[in-house]
Amino acid sequence: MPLAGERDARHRTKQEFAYQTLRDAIMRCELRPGERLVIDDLARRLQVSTIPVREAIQMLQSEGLVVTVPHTGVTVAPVSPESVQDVFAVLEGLEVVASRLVAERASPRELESLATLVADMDREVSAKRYAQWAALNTRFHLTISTLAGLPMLREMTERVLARWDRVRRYFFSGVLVHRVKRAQQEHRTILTAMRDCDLPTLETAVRQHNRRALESYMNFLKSSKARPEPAATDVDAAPAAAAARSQSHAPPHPRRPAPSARPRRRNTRLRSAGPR
Amino acid sequence: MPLAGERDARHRTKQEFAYQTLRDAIMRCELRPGERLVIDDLARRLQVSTIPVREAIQMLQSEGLVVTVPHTGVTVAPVSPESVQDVFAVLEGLEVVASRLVAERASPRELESLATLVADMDREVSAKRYAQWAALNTRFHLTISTLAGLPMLREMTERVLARWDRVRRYFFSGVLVHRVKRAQQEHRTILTAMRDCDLPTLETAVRQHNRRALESYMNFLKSSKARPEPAATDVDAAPAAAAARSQSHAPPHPRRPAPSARPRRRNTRLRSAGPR
DNA sequence: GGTGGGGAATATATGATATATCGCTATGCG
DNA sequence: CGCATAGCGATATATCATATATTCCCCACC
Repeated sequence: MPLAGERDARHRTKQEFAYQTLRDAIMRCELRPGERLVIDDLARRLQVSTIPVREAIQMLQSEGLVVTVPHTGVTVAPVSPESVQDVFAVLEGLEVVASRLVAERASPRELESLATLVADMDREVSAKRYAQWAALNTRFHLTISTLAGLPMLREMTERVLARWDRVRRYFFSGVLVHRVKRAQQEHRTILTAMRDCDLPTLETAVRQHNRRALESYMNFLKSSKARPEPAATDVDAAPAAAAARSQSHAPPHPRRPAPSARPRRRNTRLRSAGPR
Repeated sequence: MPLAGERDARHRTKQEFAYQTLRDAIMRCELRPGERLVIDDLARRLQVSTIPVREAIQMLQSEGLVVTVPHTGVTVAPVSPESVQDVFAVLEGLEVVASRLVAERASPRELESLATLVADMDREVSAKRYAQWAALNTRFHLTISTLAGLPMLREMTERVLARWDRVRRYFFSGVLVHRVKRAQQEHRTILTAMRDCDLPTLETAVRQHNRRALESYMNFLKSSKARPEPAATDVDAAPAAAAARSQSHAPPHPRRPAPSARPRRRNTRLRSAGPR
């Protein structure tokens, strides 16, 4: 299977194409965390040579989306429950700074664009299109970091948000519906404080927004309703997660594939644990 | 010139070797901001083929140390005065969060390692070895982010600190001596607040530390004593910057080299078009 | 005679392919 | 139970083909 991904005009080079396609697949958890990636396979599936693939892999690696072990192989980076805390810690730090900068130097016009986003999100909530809400939510936070006017700040925020997107899809295959309305309120509080340039309130609001999100998601995780789910459609992840609970429980992927169909000796190990 | 960089045991692969060497050279501003990098050249100078170099370039790109324009070329990322603000904004955000986490969960033993670093820095200050002080300073801040226990937080901090290192060397070819003592005091304040787990004080201290640094460096920049200097030795950048102000004013690097002084063919024949 | 646009030449990035080497891992044998 | 070894795929090299942006020349035009 060609790993979906037509080469459209967006991709000026095959390397970009490979990068985008792989990144998308990883984000969507279509390539599941822990899964082993074989460069030659990917090259075949993407219909390009290995060079663009290798370059793409390097980029993904320094974004932390894949892990490579020299001479051994590449695997999709795992997603751990702790990464939820990690994400929100970083995000809190960056956003406290970014939002302050926005309050101080954004034009009314720019603040308006944020307000528009919040309004759009409201619409999606009413329509129960939670996946779209999540996309706009990401854009909202991204916009704040952009308006702050500092390229590195924005870039780092972008990266964290991307990781969050992946974690969110993996553990929650969508979004916590009961969290959405509260989040919208918090967005409005943030917006108001920005307009008023009320920095103390703004800081508190941003912090709370992040902490409450963290809290919600962690609680959900602990309640163990979380489901490490394969490729979730997300596009309409809302309806109470009816999706077939696929049995596919890929065991923690080995670094090397079993030496293929060679006269397999029977119980072999690599079962790290198997002590019976 | 082989671009210095022996392949020692640290480099498990040539790709790692290329990456480390190039990164070092860029950090040291030996490869100057804006400078054009030609893959084939680099491969020759590093004594490897183009593939490891290309992979290294991809990694450097996603770290923002080089800029590539498709089909055109790679240049060392420029360093702007604004990036000073950028760095300290991000750092402030990350460190406020990190230091709080450290205060909350670090063991006395771990706090001790921070205290040791501060003491070591004191020694370097007395000895006027400011370059060493700067190295330890980076380590101090890195350690805080490590002790926070969140991998992504640490990784992002590492990246910002790396950028700062480069900016610092480029604009200030070392460190602002008059800032160092104050910085040490601030370090101690931070440390004390951590020990006492006095979060409000800690937050203020971390913020101030970053803002005062920003202020100092920005003032220095404005006073225009700053000197975009080629490869600074740094190893002993302290003594009042006697270093010869090299004339090397590389003009803003072109994307493509002029097609060189080629023996222009005069008899135009072979111009297919020569319709005449 | 100066000026601006079109087009060729060039250097280089990008991509493909074949081949060689190297390390890791699992296996087989003692 | 440990050591040698085979096989796989990652890593690396070399060579080639293609694509593209840049630059400069030339010439028509003003």
